[in-house]
Amino acid sequence: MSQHDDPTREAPPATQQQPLPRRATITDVAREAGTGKTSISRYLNGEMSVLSPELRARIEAAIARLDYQPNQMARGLKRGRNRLIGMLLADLTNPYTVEVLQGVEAACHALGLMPLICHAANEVEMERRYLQLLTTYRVEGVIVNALGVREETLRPVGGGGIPAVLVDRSVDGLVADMVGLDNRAAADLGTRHLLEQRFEDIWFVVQPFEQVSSRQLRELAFRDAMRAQSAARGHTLVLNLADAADVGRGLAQLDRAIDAANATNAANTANTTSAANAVPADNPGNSTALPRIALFAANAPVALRLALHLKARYGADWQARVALLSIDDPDWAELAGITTIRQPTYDIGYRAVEFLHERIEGVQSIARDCLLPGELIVRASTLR
Amino acid sequence: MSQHDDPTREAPPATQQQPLPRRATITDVAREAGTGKTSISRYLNGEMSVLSPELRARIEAAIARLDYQPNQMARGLKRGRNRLIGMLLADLTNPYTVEVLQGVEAACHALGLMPLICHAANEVEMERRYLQLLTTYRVEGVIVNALGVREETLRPVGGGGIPAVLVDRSVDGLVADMVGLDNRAAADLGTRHLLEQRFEDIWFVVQPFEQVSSRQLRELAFRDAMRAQSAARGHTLVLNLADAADVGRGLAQLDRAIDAANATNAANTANTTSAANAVPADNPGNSTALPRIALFAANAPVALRLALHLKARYGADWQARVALLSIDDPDWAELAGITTIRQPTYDIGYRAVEFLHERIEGVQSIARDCLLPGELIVRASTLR
DNA sequence: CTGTTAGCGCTTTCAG
DNA sequence: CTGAAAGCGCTAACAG
Repeated sequence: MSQHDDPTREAPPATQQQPLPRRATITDVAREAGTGKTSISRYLNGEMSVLSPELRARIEAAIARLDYQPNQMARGLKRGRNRLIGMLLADLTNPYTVEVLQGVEAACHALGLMPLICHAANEVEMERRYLQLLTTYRVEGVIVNALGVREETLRPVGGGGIPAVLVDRSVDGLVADMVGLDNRAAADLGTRHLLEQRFEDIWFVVQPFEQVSSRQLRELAFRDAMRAQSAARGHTLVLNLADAADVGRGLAQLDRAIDAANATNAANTANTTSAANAVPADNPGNSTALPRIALFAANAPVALRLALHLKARYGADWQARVALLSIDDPDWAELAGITTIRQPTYDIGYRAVEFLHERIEGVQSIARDCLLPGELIVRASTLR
Repeated sequence: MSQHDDPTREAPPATQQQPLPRRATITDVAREAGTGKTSISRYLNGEMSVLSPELRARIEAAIARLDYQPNQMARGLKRGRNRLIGMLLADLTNPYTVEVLQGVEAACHALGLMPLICHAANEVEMERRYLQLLTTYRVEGVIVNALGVREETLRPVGGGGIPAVLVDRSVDGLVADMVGLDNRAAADLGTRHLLEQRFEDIWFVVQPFEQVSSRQLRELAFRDAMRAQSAARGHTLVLNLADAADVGRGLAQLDRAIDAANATNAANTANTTSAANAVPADNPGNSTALPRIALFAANAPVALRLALHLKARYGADWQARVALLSIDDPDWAELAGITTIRQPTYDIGYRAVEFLHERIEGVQSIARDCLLPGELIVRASTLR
């Protein structure tokens, strides 16, 4: 808990070459300008109307001469507000996260906030620790892309504690604003597209979703959309990307389904005996050997894992065997030619900050949800 | 410059439902424990040896009861050290950056530092502003993945100002520690590989590099490696990814080269008239129609741009026309099957923090360079 | 319009 | 071993 005492509390004064130009303080400026600290402070805070042009000029000069920059820490200490907000990220490795971050940064910039970015790297323990750290720095609010947090962890935040807004997913038992994708609509959109393309076997592949509301919603919407008709079969496969063995099992299951689908496919189309060497077919304007089985990845990390496996198993031409559709639109999607549902990531981030800002400014209202629509981007992969 | 005065300085006291549980201060704890602030402070700083077990217990209890957490801002103000370091990132969109960040975070965590992450998003102006902001928060040091900064911008940093360490690239005229890829070795490694594979035409494609030392070094090493032999022709193509027109011109030039190479290739191999419909060829154990021209991308963003274009122009089978090798190993490289030179990104980040930490602790030495080796990962793309 | 005076929450002499 | 007191750099009454 308590910090270890560090041996080098001060740099060895003997070796101290450069006089270490101690930053000028408000007192220095006051002296330099021949006035009191108050006036400097007023200048700093833009209370120009209350300063004589003459004094103001002197202050300006003194500040420039000393290259003075107010110490935010000190300001924050006094004011009780430091313009810092925390941004807790579950996984920066996910392009989604980075994109959201861009929106967050833009909004912070516009609102004069400074985001403290914390990356939990998929470790619940990290998440807890960072949250603690953030409160220690007295951030005025937090934006949380929660990992495995249950409500306890976030207790100090939200409700009674500091304002919080959730991104992408909600946390059980925690009441707070939330902004993210309209998951139901997005999953429905994707499923419908697949159905329209007449895929007969559709697998929704998703990471464990007990903890993650967005995944739950997507899976649920998928099942609902499938149930609404009878032309195709729907399945859900849970893939725990952090567990190699589990991934192995899941992929094997998928392989069997794919092989089966292609076997019947081949039978129907006649010829082409086993599952080997179907000519890739640039052949335009037909739909004979095209896959009747489609994979619907709940997000980009899943999609990537699937694509890598399929490529390894079926070679470069894997898309002749299976179609792939994914929520999230990572940069390689275009290259791989897979269909995606792009999230309005930038807006999500921007909106989250706006919500938080309002809360910080004292807005009291019930928790709000902001659900933004996804956009279907059809690529070759799912076209029959 | 000066902040606008915000209307809502305090939340309307009338609506203030919850008593807004003001965080406990050291004074509260002292009172609660029936002792002085000094002892609390001592406890906080781990000076246990100087506290009677009895008092210590009382303090522990009081802290727990009040859920007290020391205010880092206040500590920092007094001590002159706040354990904050700045991390200035040119482009989070580049997977390289995110990977480096992971190393940085790990190291910070290990050293009890808190990184303030700032994302310049490729805007020089942002970079300047963030640097300013960071000094305003009195960070103890900065790690800079510089964008377009020239020395002036970084003046307050490095040399006389706060400690800085550069990542990936150096900045003209700024003396500071630097850690990054061994660019010369990496580019040499890649070029040699291409030469060994008997490519006859090799294009090094790179973003404008006047400002960016790492790009310069890579390009230089490429040319050197090419000059050392005569079997193949080497070219450098500069692609300004931020300028669509420029990209268009560059890609067109590349297209011509590729078509030309494939024309002679076809001629030599006999048959296959124009540049159309060469059968993809899963055909094992031969090397007839394989490309004799290779593209060497200076980094992942360039590689992606190239791959996207090639796919658009030549279809899914573009790799039969051109080989692609890239410095950086983004996650889609495996999927696309392109050869890469992976940077030890995590180590780069980790090392950077270690360097910075030493400087913060007062280590005085000449600026150090830490060049880490890249690793060649050969994939189908460059195999003939 | 301007300066003086108290602190914000914490650390650190310096005396008990 | 323990505590009182003086500030870190800044803001905010409160008087001129």
